[in-house]
Amino acid sequence: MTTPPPPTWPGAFGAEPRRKRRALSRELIVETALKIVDTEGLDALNMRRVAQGLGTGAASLYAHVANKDELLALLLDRVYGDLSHPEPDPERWREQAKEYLTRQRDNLVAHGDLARAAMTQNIPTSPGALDAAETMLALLRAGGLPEQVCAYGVDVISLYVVATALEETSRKGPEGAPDQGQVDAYLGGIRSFFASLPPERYPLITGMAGPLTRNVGDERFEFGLDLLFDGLVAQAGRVYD
Amino acid sequence: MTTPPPPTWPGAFGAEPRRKRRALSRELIVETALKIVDTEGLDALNMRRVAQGLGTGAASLYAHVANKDELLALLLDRVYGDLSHPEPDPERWREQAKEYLTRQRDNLVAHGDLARAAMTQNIPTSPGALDAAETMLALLRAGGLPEQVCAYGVDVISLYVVATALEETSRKGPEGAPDQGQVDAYLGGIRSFFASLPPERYPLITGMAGPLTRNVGDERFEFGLDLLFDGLVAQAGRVYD
DNA sequence: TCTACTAGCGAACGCTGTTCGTGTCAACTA
DNA sequence: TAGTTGACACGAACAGCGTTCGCTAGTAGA
Repeated sequence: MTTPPPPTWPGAFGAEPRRKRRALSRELIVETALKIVDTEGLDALNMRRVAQGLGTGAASLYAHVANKDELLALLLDRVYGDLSHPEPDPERWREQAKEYLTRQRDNLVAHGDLARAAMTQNIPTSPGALDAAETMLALLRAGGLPEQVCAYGVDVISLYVVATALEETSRKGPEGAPDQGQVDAYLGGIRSFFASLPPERYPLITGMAGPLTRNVGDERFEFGLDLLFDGLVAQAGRVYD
Repeated sequence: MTTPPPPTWPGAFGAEPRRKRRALSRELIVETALKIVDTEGLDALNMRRVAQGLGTGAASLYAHVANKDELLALLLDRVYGDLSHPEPDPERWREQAKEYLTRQRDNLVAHGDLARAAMTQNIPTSPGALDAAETMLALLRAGGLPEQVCAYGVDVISLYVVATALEETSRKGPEGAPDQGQVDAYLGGIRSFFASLPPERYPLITGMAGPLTRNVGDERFEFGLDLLFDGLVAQAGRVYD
């Protein structure tokens, strides 16, 4: 039986600057790791590879980073931290939220399949992820939604964004931004697979192979966001003990 | 550059039964692996461990299973296959869908953190997952929703179910079903962490620590489902080229 | 009974995350 | 300026992983 450790964020919220001697530092490690994820994908990220990028050995990293999990958490926080946060305007909170979440997804997609790492850490405890959650809460509250709906809603929404980013990036090789031709080829493969299934068992999947694999710009992503916001507004009247 | 392989499902849809000699078979391997996941968690699942459970060596498994990824896919399909599928009734498609999805989630949760494996295979290609998708499509169509809304919607919904199951199971140790006390302890830890954050930077998170970590039965899960269905109905009028 | 084929399987390969013990340099003290 | 000290760097190794190789052995068909 493993009791989950209390969430902490080492060296944040009043951290002491570490004295450096030979240029190796936590920031440098994160930077190097991010470059590897961007160019070679998450699977290519291992401690030796990062160390090699810094001209040293893997063991040296452990002086600055507890383990690979912490490194991944730092990477995610670094990516989340790249976002600017809108000032909530009750008149147009929905557009603000859509714009913000779209940037959040683009930001994730821009860093290869890093979203896969975000998928496992379901509850945000890093500063960057907390900032994102705070921003979304502010936008939802600006929309006049009740507390509990905002609380539940922010969970569903951030889940959707990360999962969509993951879906987007897993449709291609691990290198850089998703190439439209590659995505089309992948989805085309899925489409013909769906269409080739036995129609007597899967009448709807075979019949709807086209709509199921439709990929027109951000339409799919925006559909999900509109769906979520409409749903949230519809749930606004719900009461909780 | 890695072109994704065309989706196949080895030995399904008209498969030939494999002749067995010493009792080792694909089904036995899947069964043993599932037992390990159930009792020791997904992280404890490795080829040597499965082989040991069958009184043999890891190499023997590769005669029946291409690799670990295929084994995971088989596990998931096995779990999805445990579900019975409702006959869509246009009068109560929503209740049917909620009931079906709840069973689907319970089914996943019952098998430890296997949901984590489901998270990465985003597009269903196994018979069991295809059955689930077909069922959901039928229910949504019974609700009178347009084709494209159903197509996009089934994606979002199955994503939500898997992610929720994952969230549920990752809140505890890897053994068996989630224990209420353990979940409460975990969420209590998160709650005090949220409450202990600097209020000037995170006024909403600190102020809403309670609602954010609320966990009353299936309320959270059902909230998400209601939200999704309300959103789908609201999107019903949308037109696509 | 003999032969051919195939599933079973021990051993090994290359990879991973992580730790240990030692080396080494920078900064403080006298 | 010379000596000391302690934190950092790092090569080497460990334990574990997925997977492959090539031999063994048992069964089905002639």
